Formats: sequence, C-alpha cells, structure tokens
Amino acid sequence: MAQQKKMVEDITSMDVDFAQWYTDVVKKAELADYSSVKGCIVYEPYGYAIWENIQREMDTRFKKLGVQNVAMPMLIPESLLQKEKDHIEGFAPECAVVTQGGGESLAEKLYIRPTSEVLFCEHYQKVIHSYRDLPKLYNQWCSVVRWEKTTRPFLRGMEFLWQEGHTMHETAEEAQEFTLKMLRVYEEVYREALAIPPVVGRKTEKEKFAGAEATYTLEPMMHNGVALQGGTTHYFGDGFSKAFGITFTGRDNQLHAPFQTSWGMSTRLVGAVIMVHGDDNGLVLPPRIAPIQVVIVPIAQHKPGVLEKAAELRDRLGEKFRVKLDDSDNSPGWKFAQYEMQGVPLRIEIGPRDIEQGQCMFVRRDTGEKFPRDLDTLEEKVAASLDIIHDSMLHRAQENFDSKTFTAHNHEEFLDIAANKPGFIKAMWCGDSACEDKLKEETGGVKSRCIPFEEEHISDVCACCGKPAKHMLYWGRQY
RNA sequence: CGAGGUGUGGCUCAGCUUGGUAGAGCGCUACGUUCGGGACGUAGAAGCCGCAGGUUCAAAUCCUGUCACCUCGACCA
Repeated sequence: MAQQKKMVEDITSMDVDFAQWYTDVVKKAELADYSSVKGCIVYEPYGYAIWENIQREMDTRFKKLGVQNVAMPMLIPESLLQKEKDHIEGFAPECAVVTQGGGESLAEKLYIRPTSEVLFCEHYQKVIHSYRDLPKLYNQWCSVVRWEKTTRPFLRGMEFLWQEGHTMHETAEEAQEFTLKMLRVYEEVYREALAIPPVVGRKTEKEKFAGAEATYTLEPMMHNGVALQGGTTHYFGDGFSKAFGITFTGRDNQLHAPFQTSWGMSTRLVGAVIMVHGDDNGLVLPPRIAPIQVVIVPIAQHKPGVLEKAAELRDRLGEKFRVKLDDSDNSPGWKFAQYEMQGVPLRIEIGPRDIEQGQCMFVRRDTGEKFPRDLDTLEEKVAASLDIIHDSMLHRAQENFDSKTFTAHNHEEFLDIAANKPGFIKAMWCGDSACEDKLKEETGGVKSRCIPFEEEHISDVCACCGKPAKHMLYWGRQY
C-alpha cells in the first residue's frame, strides 16, 4: 500500500523520532494530557471513549463466560499482602503505601493495590465452602498504582486503568483450562476489535508473574518492531488458596483447596493501537473501537440544502454507527486534518456537486483512498467499508509483523539480528534462565517474549549455549 | 536510580550573554467575507516570567536554593 503523503506538520515523522511521534499523536489526537503528578495522566474524552469501547468488547465476552463484575477496596493491609511470599517480594518494591490517616500515624500500613489477588483471596476465603460454590468467576474494572520510575502515557503509568479477573475452580485441570480460555478471549479482542495480531504463548520461568505457576501472554509488535506485553493470564495452582486458608468440602466430603487464575488487560492497549496502526498523519483507529466511526464533512455548507442533506445522512447513519457531523465554521481542509489526526476510520464528504448526482465521497483513513458512493444504499456501503478497513488494518499489521520477524539459527546470527534488525527474533532455547540473562546482557535489552503454542523447529541446540534445545522462543525489545 | 533537557498568555517559543514599560506565531472572542486538503480581513481579551531567598535605585534577565515535568537508559502491565 502506498505511503500517504504527510499532511500534518504538527506531528513528528515516525522515522525521524518514534518516541516523539508517539507523544505528538497522544496530544494532537486529544487522547490524554499530563497531570500535576508524574505518571498520572488525564484521560480526555476522546481517549477515554476508546477505552470504553475496548472495555465493552471485553466485558460482553467476559459475561458470556459467566464472569461477574465486582469492586474491591483500593487499600490492602500490610499483613494481608504478606501472606503469599513470592507475591509480596515481587510487588512490595513498587507499591505506594499509606502511613497516615486523619492526621495520625496508622497502626498498620495500608498498601494501595498494585493488583488485587490478596483482596480476592481474603474474600473467597469467606464465601467458598463447598464445591457447589465453585467456580467463582469474578472480575473488576479499576485502577491500580505501581511506583514506576519511567512513565509514558498509556504505556506505563504510576496509575493505570485495567480489568483484573480472579477465578477459583474445583480442579487444577479446570483452572488451567480457564486460564487458556481467557487467553483466547483476549486474542479474539485483539484480532476482532483492535485489528492487531499478537504472538500468544507462555512466559518463561524468569518472566512469569510473582506467585504464579504459569503465565501466558499476548505480545503485539509495534510499527517499529518493538514488543509490548499487552495482556497476561495466570494459573496459580492452589498456592494462594493454601496461604489464605481457602478450603471447600468436595464431592468426596473431604476438605480441598481450590485452584486459582487471574488475568488482566490495561489501558496499555490504547498505546498498542496507537503504535501498531498510527502513521505520520496521526492516529488510525480500528472501526470497532473508534469513538467516531464516520465523520461527515459538508462542503460549501453555507449553500442551500447542503447542511440539511448532511444532517439527514447523520440521522440515517446514526442509527447504526457512531457518527459525527462537523458543521463548525472551520474550513473543510481543517476538518480533514483534524479527523485524520484523531484516526476516524471513514470520512464522508458531501457538497453541492454530490447532492446533484445523488452521491457522496468516501475517504478511508487507513489508505487515503477516495471514492464516490450512492446515497440511497449508504448504510450498507458504510458497513461494508468499515469491515474492509478492519480487515485491511489487521492484514497490514500482520505484514509488518512478518517482515520484522527473523530467525536465528545460532548465537552469532542472534547477536547480528539483535544489533541490526529491529523486530522479533525466533530462536531455540535450552530452558535455562541463565541463557536469557546472557542474551539480554549481550544484546542490551533483548528479552524472551514467550514460548509460542505453535513452535517451529529451527535447530537442535540453544541459540545461546549450544546445549540441546527444549523450546522455540520469541525474543524482542519491549516498551 | 544514572545521563541529559525544559519551566515566560491556552499552545509552541523568542527575550537572558550586556539588568531599565513583557513580545511573536498559533489558538480564543465578536463581526464580515470564505468553503472539494489546515482560508482571510478588522477589532478585542488574555502573562505578578515554576517557587523561595539574595544582590541592586531597578531582576524574566545576575547569584543561591528548591520543586516539577519531559526525553534517553536499567526494572515492571
């Protein structure tokens, strides 16, 4: 697909400075603003609307699986957080802690949740008594706080919005199966709502979540070849259950500990959408999560009949799509640029000439392609175009992924690719975390992304140490 | 936490070297003319120059301190 001419001068070109480009898009598309606290952003209406649409895509899928939404407290007593050893060790260093209340020192410190496993466990301990109480499938939409040193809007914040699901199951098999089921739900959201093809697989021992037995992950590749950990599901076994004394009477009339999962995706997904699909003119939004799917720009709107016709189209399309008619006094060119920056998937231009001919002009945001469409079948034409745009965006993201994924057969090739080709590396691995440490050190930051479910056989030996290989890994730098 | 950088109308910045009435562009308000790729004219509103000390007749400008944010690295969704 031909690269569009750059029309917006306020946005730094991706090739010049990708980081600056990202920041420019966030600001110019009016997604978020900085607040007076470092790492805490203001989600502006347009940015928040994207998140709401992503939420809806996820929440309806959760509910189809029987997941129920709840709301847990924000504060965790220190003693509660300490009940699971690996968990506290993993999270305590990045927690914010409340030590005062009402002007007096607290007897026990209260941690602001960095994640809520222990809160769910405390509650589950009270409400689970019998196998008939299982499974418990809870989820919450909330914000969490982690004391990050470096922050970027949507990608990493001190406070960020997310959902965290926490479930309890009668058997290990059922919990393991549910962990993978949620992973597939996430992948579906990626592909069908975000038009992003992620790599999906299992994290290595080194990279897994604090306290989990297994962590699965979705790793989309950004336009510049850098990875983003964008969603994880965890299988906990019965470790937390035992630590929290959660028991139920089984079908055999014996006491058992239930098996647990958790899974989360965050507003980081908005960052992924920006960096996977965006271009030098700004944001490019997948139609299914775009706050405005169709923007109608009237041409020569002062002429009789134009605004009336444009409003009629808005009313018609508004029954099926998220539509905006911009009848402000700004010039058409200004409006074109504005909605391109904001990534609106489809623009409809309508002017006196079109009205005479019973048509309007469609302009696709993803390709810049412009073509006439008859007014009388407009609803079908818009629906078809939005689907085509979605498919085309997914396809292009896949092409970018493929063109930036390289195979390393040995240590030398691995270092060469890491140094010279931005993107993912596929390579064999012996299973030893020492090799992960070594490669990260040698390459200055390339880390294992995951063991994919469909592994390829690239060679018989580890691309680091040369010992017999156990798995194929995806590797890459990450945000 | 290491290395850089920046704080001046809403935004981007100039002014600081050499102290002397606080500026420009964009945006905003009103009216008019415009309208198929960021239109134009006229009139207008808007800033105790991040904060605190100090030097001085006089500080955006010099000195000291402090806070905040941004970018890049190391750690994490």
